[in-house]
Amino acid sequence: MEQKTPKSDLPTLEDVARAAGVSTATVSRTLNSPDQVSERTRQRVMETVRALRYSPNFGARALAAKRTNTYGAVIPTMENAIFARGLEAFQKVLVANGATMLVASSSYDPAIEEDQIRTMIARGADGILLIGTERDPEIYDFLKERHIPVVIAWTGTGVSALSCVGFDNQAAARELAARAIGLGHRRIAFISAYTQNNDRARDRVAGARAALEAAGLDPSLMPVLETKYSIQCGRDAFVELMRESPRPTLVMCGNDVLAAGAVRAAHELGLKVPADVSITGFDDIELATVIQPALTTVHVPHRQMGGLAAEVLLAQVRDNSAPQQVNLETYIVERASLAAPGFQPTVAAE
Amino acid sequence: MEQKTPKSDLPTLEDVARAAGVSTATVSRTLNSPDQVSERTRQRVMETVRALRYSPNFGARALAAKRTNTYGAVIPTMENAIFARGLEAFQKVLVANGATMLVASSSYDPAIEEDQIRTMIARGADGILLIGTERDPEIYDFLKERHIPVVIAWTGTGVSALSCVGFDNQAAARELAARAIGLGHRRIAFISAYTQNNDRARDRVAGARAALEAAGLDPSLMPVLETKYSIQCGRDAFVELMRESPRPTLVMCGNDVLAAGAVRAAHELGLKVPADVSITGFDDIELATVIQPALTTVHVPHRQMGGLAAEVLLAQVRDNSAPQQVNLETYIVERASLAAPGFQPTVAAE
DNA sequence: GCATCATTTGTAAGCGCTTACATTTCGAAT
DNA sequence: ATTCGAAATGTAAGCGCTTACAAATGATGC
Repeated sequence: MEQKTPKSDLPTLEDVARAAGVSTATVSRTLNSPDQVSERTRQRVMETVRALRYSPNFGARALAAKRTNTYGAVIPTMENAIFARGLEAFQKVLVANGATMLVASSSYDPAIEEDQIRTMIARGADGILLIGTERDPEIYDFLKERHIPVVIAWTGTGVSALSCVGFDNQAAARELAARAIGLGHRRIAFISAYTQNNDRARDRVAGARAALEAAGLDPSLMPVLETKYSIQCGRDAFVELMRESPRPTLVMCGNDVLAAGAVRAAHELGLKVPADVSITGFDDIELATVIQPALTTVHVPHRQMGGLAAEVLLAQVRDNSAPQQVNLETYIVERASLAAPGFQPTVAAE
Repeated sequence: MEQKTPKSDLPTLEDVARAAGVSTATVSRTLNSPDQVSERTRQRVMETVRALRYSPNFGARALAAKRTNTYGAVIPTMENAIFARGLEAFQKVLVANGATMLVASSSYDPAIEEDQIRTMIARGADGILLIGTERDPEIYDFLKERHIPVVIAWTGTGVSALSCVGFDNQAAARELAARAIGLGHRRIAFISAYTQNNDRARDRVAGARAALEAAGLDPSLMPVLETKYSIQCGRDAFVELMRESPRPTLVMCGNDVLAAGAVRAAHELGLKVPADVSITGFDDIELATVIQPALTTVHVPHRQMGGLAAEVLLAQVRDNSAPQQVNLETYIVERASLAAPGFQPTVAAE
């Protein structure tokens, strides 16, 4: 029953060699280090390769060369635009370098993540992209033991001895909060993604707290609601926060998706943004520009991060270069959702 | 310089065999078909496997077994929420079945896509997920020749002899257009994604035309603007359409992202939606619910589609089952962006 | 106790490629 | 011409696994 339809016999290196009248070694060299082969031979071999539609067998190559040219990416979810965007960039750089990407998403579950990291290694990934630093130290040992290059993205402060390409979540959030405080906000609330196993989320909350503290306010008074990553959840959280009295004048959100939910909830509650309540996001995804009012948020260079992560990883594998820690710049994008408390827009909000 | 840090020598099958005092064949069997091994031996072997932290070498396995348990997905882009969502589901089902997903995005470029399909095959993908039917017939021959199971998603009418899991883009668009016509719309314009190499986009436009025709209107009078997949592009296209005189009373968009851009453009032009102009989307992504007014659109079961695609593909590979054509249901989600022309909402639109 | 057959295990031949090493070829210098 | 070294090519030994086949073991019925 099985194997009824074997993957019909593809041409092998040997077939090519025979057809071109050379040895398999020469064909292999033509493909892998063309400069070691004479011009004439190379042309003849390449012609044969094309004629036979030859394409090397991945398994055999991996087995013999101990390299797979495959890189793994283990991300929390693909449904989040920011990871999708970063991944796309990561992949592009990989492909441009003749490598392939293996993807797995862990649904924010550490156990699944660990499993998938192991799977990637078993598949012979030459390097791995991980999001955030927070995970069982045992995993890092495992990776180190096997000399697998790793790059950690979305977070600036890396695990020592590992590459990372990220940004300072905390500083960015602090700056945004500081600006809001400068505008006069005192009662600030925060809607965050779950902070467990998520250093990015935690750092953003910590940034807001730090700004409060720096302004002489008590950070422990800031209500923080943790919830899942979805518009609906942002909405629910906002509704809950608005039940407090006195109401916060600013609701900071850990990401733009939650902020979009918050804005929507504000509409539903009949609150004007930013006149009645200000709302801020984080990430600066397209969504931030399309809602009313457009979101004041922190711009994060997701694409750049993904691309750079690939480059750092490739450099480590190919040139055996040392791990690098790259910190990218973020900046605040001022749009319409943050204003001084009680602010009346000059043009009807509508 | 190279290979300075070889991936330290992992234990091999042979190491396990030696440590457990059995032959490599027995270890292999213990791992792959445990029921062929006696209870006692199995336990001893498994223990050794754990003790040595053995994990089989993927390349060797692929080479010997001619199966990789790897499935490729070649999609136009990961940055599109609908594909991301489908992919995530596809992956989940794969992982649940012990398989791994290889991803590549083609940026809607047929040449790149072809390249990536070949790469997937070279990597030994056991099966492949493709989006839409439109591509060089040669690719299909190539795939057939190699007996690689393929599943085509996002499109209902498959290439004969290939599995597909999709829906009827044309019928869905027709239904939506018919409803709008029923509401009194006569001057309808369409903003579409580029239709070249994109049967989904083309079918959606065709659906609108079919509805027009069915209502006794001339479909060739419907202005159709093609553009890229982005909010900004939707916006620009809408602005351009509004220059026409008389203006259309309804702008149908090929997807929600374009529609979001259109809604935004309407705001900027001072047009009320749907009072001055109605706008519809397609896909029903979260974005559709968060903009003002919320989008009337076609709901597409993306997640279900991805999961089903994986199942169909797995069935073909594992049980050698015949290709299946699955057509999923879509339905219209009525929200606020479509109303009769000139409609005055009872509650102030604001 | 022995033949018979099913179950379990071992033997060993590849799978298709890379690469160290050996050999041949070729051009330049003598 | 002859010599020599570099460049080009060939030879063949694995890489770590699966699996057809052979051999051994154990259970069963007579």
